[in-house]
Amino acid sequence: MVNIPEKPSLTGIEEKWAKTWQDAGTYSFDRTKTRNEIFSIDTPPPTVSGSLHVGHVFSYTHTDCIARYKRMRGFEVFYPMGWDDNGLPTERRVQNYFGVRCDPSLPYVADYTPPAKPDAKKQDPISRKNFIELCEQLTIEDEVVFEDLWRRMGLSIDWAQTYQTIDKNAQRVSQLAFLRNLARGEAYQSEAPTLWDVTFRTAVAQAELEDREVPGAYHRIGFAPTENPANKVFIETTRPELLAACVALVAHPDDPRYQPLFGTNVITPVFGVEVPVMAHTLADPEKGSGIAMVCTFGDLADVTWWRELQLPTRPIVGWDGRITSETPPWITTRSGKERFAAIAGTTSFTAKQRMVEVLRESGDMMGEPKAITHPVKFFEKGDKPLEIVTTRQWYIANGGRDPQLRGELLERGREIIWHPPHMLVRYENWVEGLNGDWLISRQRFFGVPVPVWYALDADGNPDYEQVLAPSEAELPIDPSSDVPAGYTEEQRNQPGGFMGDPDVMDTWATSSLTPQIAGGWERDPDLFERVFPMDMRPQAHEIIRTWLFSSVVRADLENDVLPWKHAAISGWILDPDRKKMSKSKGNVVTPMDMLDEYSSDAVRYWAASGRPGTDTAFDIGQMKIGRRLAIKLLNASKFALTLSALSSDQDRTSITAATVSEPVDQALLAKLAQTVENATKAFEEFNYAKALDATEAFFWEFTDDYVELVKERAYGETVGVNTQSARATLLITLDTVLRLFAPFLPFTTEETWSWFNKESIHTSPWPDSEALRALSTQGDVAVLTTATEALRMIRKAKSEAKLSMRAVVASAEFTGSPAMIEHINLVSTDLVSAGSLELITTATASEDAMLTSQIILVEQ
RNA sequence: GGGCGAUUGGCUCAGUGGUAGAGCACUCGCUUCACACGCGAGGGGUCACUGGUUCGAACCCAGUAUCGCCCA
Repeated sequence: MVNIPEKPSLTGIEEKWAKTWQDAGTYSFDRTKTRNEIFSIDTPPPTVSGSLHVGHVFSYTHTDCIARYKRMRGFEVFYPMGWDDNGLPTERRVQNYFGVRCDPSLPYVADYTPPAKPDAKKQDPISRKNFIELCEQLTIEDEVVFEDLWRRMGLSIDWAQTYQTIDKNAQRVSQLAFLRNLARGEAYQSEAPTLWDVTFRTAVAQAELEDREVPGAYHRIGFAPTENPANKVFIETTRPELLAACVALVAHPDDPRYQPLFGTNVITPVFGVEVPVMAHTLADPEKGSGIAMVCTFGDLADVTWWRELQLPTRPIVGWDGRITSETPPWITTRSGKERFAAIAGTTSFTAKQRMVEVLRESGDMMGEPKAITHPVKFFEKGDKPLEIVTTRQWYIANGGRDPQLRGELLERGREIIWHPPHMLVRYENWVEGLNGDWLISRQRFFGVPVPVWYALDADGNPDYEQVLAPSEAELPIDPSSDVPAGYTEEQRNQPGGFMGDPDVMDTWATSSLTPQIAGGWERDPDLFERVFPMDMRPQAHEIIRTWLFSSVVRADLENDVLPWKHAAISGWILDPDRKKMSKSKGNVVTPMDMLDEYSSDAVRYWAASGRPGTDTAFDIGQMKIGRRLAIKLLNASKFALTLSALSSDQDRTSITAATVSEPVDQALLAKLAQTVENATKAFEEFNYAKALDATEAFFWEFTDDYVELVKERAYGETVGVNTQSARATLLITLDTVLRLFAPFLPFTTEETWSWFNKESIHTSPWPDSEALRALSTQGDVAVLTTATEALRMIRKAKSEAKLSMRAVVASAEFTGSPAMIEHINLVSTDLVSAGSLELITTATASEDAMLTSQIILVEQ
């Protein structure tokens, strides 16, 4: 039964269909299907504490288009949604939003109320438990906002399949995977120099680093050799405040200037500590004076020298980024002790200024500091340069120290099918450049706790060799409130008792397990077997080194497989100046406003026209085109359905090759079959943009040319076989085109589909090109091409004469190759109606002739 | 400094060896019975640059420049 509205419109269709889909369970996952009937997606959990951004709309639309295509291909699509609410962004948002800060030493306060007016300068200190409660409260609010957007955009997610990276299951999976790593020796603790953010007071992993060019200055400082004190050796350093942490001088082994000094000792100025002069190839003869001061620790080169030259550890910077307040034992001279007092307890910034004064006074600094700019390591979320401090941390093996594992992970990377393929190179570059294992412990509050305790000795000091791990059945645990087996709460932090590990794990240590979390690993084995390894991981390219790589590591270590077959990498949204869009630049557009203004399908159209992996400009123009396309689809559907319904005995099942009798109709269906093949091939390569382009090109030709050609025949003053042929072709074409567009324009296609179908278009099968070819008989696409060309000539003549397209043409003569003339003859009746021709004649020219025409309009 | 990608009409982009394309914008028309939220027609590009391969290059190769991203 056909039921067409009088005036089709996009207004209100999002609310209407979003509700229908939810009520009908259109996208709900049927877990009785087996692995090869299922297409599973490892959806990126958005950071809920971040703002909603057009970039979200962009990349999630890409995934949804593929999900919808796969669903129509008959796959049961496992398309869950996660929320990344774990970690530092949430902590910071909670601090600002409520005006609080976490102080783990405070006791829990029941019914705590945050300040009425949050004041960033006077944050209310609260316990860890209170803090985490506020985190949970705020993330739930954030998640509601995200879910509203996703529904409004028409993402075909099964909303029964959601998870949070901080929920109990995620904590359990994260801790369980850690304990398994621990049991296999892949997780270990190590006391080592660690990159340390002094603002957040936490260790930072290699993946979270970035280099920034900052101003600095070389200070030229003289060291007196013990054997020849008058002949000073000058080093140039940007960190004079670390002079007290100096453990050696180092120069390149081939540097003739310093070769005589290797193996001798020098005395540090001011502090009078004797240190060796050593040779190492990492010293750059071109840099400064060619000889460097090694401190524990100024930068990563210091760490290398310290390790490889087996130098002593003499740290002077504490976890708070300040110089230690007690005079270090290796400073033994009286003047050294006095001068250390000048910098004790100060920040490195102040210490640097004071050290420069001291060095000037003592005459150990030559000349003025020489200003330079140089790259310095920062935590990507931090504002102060990283320090390197020696701390005990947890690591997971990731190939950074094990060539065999590294080779294995590189091989895993090559097994992934990358879209686009060149993204593999980023993975390889990253893995090849790893210089250490994955540091996973963080000195933060809102995260998944490291699930271990340590035994305390008789003096109350932790014995880190005695790791007390919970059983798997106990998980998830929080070592700060749970008690290890064999102990009681009274023994916490007591001599002979235990202490909980105070740290949480890196957020990537949890998000690297999203396939396991969403897939029910060790929770729902039946589900896990049906969805894991997953088919597809959609994500952005800048987190290949973090999320993608760490996921490969976890699945490799735990499951000995790749976590997914395909990695679909999306690009960025750029603003019109071709810069990455960001909030600080003030060029962010609110997604919901966009959806309101242009409609969801229009915005999806814009998103889907951005090729996989390609950065795309934010372009309102594309949304306008998308809106126009959606409206055109409504009207074309109304037209095609109205006409086909005139043949009340005709429906899609009764149409056969015999019904489609006219050559131009057959040509259209042949072209449609080609379009289906092209769109299918593009989708199989995850190239939704190409699939959309193919469909759209066909659709506009269909409405602009084909429909105009056959309109009169389809209306059918006298209904004959040729009328039936046109009506059948319109119906078949509409039916097919709607399904081709369905992954991109889910609302509009569902709306028009509902006019003549009971079931949802989104659970209907993807078009079958073979069936279309059968209907088209031996349809020759060239017939349509020639007919279109002839129609354009007629239109052009009228347009140049500034006449209406309905104007009568006295005569039209077409000349062309024999094949073309044959085509014209086949469609001459349609051409006469479409062009209002009074007379049509043809003349045959040579084989390679182009089509030409002589069109005589009626004299006025 | 290394890697990857991009560079095609005013704008956003297709186009992997054979006559340069689409949409928007622009110009000129058209009350046409699906659609004025529309329809038709038109103007506009030495395909970043320099060399090379080829009968033939936007496309393949080498180099240069500019932009972006990732990494040092």
